[in-house]
Amino acid sequence: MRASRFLLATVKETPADAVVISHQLMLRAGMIRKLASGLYNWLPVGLRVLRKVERIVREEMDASGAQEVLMPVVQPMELWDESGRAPAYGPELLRITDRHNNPFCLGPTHEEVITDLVRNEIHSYKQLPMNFYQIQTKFRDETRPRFGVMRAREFIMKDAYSFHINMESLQKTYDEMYRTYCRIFDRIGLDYRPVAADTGSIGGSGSHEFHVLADSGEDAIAFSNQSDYAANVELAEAIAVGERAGAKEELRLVDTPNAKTIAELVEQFDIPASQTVKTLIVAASEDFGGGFVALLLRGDHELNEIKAEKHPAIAGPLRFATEEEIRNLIGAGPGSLGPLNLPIPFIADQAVTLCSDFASGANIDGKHYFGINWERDLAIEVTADLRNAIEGDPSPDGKGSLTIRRGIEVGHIFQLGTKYSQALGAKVLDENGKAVVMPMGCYGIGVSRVVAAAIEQNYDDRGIIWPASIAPFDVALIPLNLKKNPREGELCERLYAELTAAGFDVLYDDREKERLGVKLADAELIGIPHRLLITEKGIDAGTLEYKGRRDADPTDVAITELTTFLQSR
RNA sequence: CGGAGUAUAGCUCAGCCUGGUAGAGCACUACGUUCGGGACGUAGGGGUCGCAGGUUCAAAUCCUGCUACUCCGACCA
Repeated sequence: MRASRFLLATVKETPADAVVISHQLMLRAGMIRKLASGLYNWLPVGLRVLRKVERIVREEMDASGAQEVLMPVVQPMELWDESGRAPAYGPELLRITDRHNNPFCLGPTHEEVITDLVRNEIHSYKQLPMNFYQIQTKFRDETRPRFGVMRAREFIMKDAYSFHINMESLQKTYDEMYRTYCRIFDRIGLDYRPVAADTGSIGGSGSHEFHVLADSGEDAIAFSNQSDYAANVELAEAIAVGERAGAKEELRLVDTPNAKTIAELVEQFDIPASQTVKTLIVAASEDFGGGFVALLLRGDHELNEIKAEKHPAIAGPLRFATEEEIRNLIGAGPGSLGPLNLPIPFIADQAVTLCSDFASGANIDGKHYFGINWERDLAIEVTADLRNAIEGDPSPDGKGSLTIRRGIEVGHIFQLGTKYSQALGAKVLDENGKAVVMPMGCYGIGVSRVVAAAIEQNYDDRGIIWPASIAPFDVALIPLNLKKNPREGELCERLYAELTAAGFDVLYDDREKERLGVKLADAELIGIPHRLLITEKGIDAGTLEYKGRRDADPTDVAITELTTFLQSR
């Protein structure tokens, strides 16, 4: 590609509304431009990267035996009524009507469509298993799009759906997809981890997420320091260890007029946060008789809302009581709640049951109890794992302790089971001629998100540093001064042809109006892995100047050796 | 959806408090000089000041409403 005929839309200034580095650099490098909130144009530089990611995904999916299909973005609501998923998806599902006033939606995912296709096309167990995938545009009307293409409303996803005669077959394909995902992210060159995950709204049993490790990630992941254990913090079991210490203090009621939060209590009364207990009031489930239930957590722990929602006594979706409801129920405000003399039932996080001599609200405004002890002062009712695992917790597999790191979710694989095939009646005949509902798996990769995630992991103060496999160009070919030194142009033309013939994607910066500094800065900003600088001096010496994107200093390479030199890199 | 903020040239922003001819830097066009790390000079082009009302002799500026966008929280590839 000649730079003079290519939209190299680089900008010097960091755009004002970009917060994360990948968003800033994608805008600065001229990869994307915003059209509206969560909607982006992909410019030539960006699209080149996107296509390279797609190619790797496609090659590995094909190699795994999956078959590529392409389904429409627009889907009839009829199918969503049939699966019963429309209400659960809510306003994130963008609904539209056609000119005949028939309801459609923009597909946020394609379980319904593929299941409909398969129920019409596959009738025998002999055809199974089959795995179909597509790389296609998805639309989710996110409440808060952010971070550029990292969380856009319209995005590119690779989604795959497998169909099976039984669970063993599903497990086999699931394992194959797990390995395929590892190969894909290895080839792209990302530092990633597969982690055990919650199955979320799609439903089903087994599930792993693939996370690219980056401080800007929106997910927290717990790793064991002594085993392979890795799980999303949403899912990671929080283990309480140790014995409860004996009571040393007397129970006493203390005036705490200015302590409405754990932080204030800790500061004003010099109590460690781990010896305080906070009390959250949430709606109870219908099965539990409705009303409200209190959740007890150690002051230094955080409620895990997913775990809470799964508890049979707690209503899902989780709903916190309003301040007014709390007052009516307890007669005190949210800053003064505690388990002692609490008129509603409570569920104590496991760690809370190990506390002794702890402080908590007295259910009287402006007062706390200090020196509370279980058994002596009140009985433990129900206990559960309600909190997020934190750094230093024992690993749930019993080996080592947990460290917490941030991750960007770029892939997710699920064993769906028969959730959709059952709802849509996707069955085949087995060897006994009996109709069997097909268990399904589904496997997603956020292709456009991978592009952003790769940047989050690979950049410096000059710009992007692409992994070689997905760089928009392999080589930047830069003459020092085309106008003054025509010999540089002649050599560039020759090398451009030679390298292109050897299979390299070359950006030949033949712009006459730009000075050297601009060209070097552009090549670095858009992250081209290899840079060649052609000078008159070098031509006389039979060399050119090479610099890898991560190199500190350039090295001279013989012009005649260039292709072999680059091939060895 | 709750809270906060922003909206002036393609981009980054000043001007608004205290109403009176719409500005800078970058980018763009032309010419000249320069050119091994985002050059310099001269001359240009480019704005219904987000939209709609109101107050006023006069509104980018004050008031009201709306819209869009961004950020912080609950959801997901």
